[in-house]
Amino acid sequence: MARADEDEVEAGGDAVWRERAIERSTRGARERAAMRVQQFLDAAREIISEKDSIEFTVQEIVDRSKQSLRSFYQYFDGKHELLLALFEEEMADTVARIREASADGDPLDRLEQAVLILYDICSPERRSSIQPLFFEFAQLLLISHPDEVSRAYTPLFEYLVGIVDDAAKAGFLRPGKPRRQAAIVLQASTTTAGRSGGGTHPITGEEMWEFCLHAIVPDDVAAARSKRTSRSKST
Amino acid sequence: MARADEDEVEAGGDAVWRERAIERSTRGARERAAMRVQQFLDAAREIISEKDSIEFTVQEIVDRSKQSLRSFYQYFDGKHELLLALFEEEMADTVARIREASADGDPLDRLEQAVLILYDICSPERRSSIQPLFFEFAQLLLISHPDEVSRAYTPLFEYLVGIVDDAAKAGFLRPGKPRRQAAIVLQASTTTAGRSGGGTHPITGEEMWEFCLHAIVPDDVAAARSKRTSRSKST
DNA sequence: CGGCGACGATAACGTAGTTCTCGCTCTGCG
DNA sequence: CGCAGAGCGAGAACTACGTTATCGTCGCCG
Repeated sequence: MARADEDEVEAGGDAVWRERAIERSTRGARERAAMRVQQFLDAAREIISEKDSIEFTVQEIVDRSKQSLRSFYQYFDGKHELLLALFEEEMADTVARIREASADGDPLDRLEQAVLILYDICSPERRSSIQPLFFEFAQLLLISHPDEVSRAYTPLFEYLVGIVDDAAKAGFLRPGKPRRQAAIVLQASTTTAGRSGGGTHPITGEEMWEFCLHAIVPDDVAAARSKRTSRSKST
Repeated sequence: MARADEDEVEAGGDAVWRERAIERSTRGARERAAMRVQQFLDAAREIISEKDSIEFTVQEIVDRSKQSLRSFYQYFDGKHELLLALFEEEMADTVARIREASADGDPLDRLEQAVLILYDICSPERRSSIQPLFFEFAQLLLISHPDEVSRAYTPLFEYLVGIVDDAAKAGFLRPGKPRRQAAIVLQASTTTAGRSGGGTHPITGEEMWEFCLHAIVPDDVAAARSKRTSRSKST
């Protein structure tokens, strides 16, 4: 985390020690700065958790973090940057969580876990996760800052690509481009649910997974899988 | 459109003429009110078209419509109600458009047209339609006013259910509940695209359709369809 | 120890949504 | 035809929020 921009050295090697000197002289400040940024982020997370809403004000963040507006705008270009930072943190956590949950099993098992978790996180109703609405609010950011959000999705996307690649290598998939298939599964899994008309209850994660499964694997593979679920879930 | 609430008559039949009398006496005012509302809506649509953005102010609407703020808040509970009204109008247009485009062909052809149009409308990039961003902004409304938006989706949903029902009757679909399948196809088709990481270009409507197709129909049906596309598109 | 950069508190500004006030007009009705 | 009252137009005012600027202070480094 510290010393992240040392590689900006371009020409002379003498720039190295100069950078290092500057680095050492400003290390304390940088650490303090990082701590302050983190305090802002933590305060924001707390408030979002408490209100179960992202409709907070910058002022609330500032009050909670025992800092000042001045500092806030010194570290963030504005509210949207704070949100983006939160979203990236949350994305890292999410990827880690999915990694963990989808560690074992064949590629389709792993993909299933990923889809279930993702869809669950994006559902407005579910409260299984602690911060359920970062993805919900990602929809907002996606409109105002599409590029940044897309970039933030990259690690998750690449992880899914890895799984789908494995599935393709194992011959589970219909012929096609794995990256495209991963992209479309990701897209489908991260839709805020609860769309369709009145009486219908929202689509569940399991339904979404069934949908994606059949979309990307041939019938015989899917049939073999669903038959297997009757028995235990060994290796 | 006029005389929509006559059916509130409950007890005596004599309420009919009274209602009718009141109706006639207030018809003029009601027509004027309807016209004013429509002027607001038209102005909003114009401005949204021009700016290609839904970031307009109430004041702009008022100026354009040659009316006053006072009137605006007399007819709408706030900006969100205007947006909701616009969205419902747009939804009606969209359903009509999809109805037209998906009139002919077997149920899967019709569903394909519906998905392509829907996905196209929801894509931020496409400019094929005149008002491309009502669905984009529906995502926003979906978070702040989920119930109303869900209700607004109902006619579209029911139309899709009709198509999917036909497909089920024709034996094209995997066994399952048509309403659920329609709901999930709708949900997938109305996601704002452009999610996945950096270099990847967004999912196209055709890709989305292929995805949905395989998700709901068995392989042999899909194979028969894709073979058929080589030839012409007769009945 | 002196300067300097960072920080905290707070006021101020711009914008947007919403409400209020006032005066006029136009409709409905006797 | 004339009156009463509701509805409406114009615009100011109010509120909330994001953002920026000012100024005094404190701590660190030389």
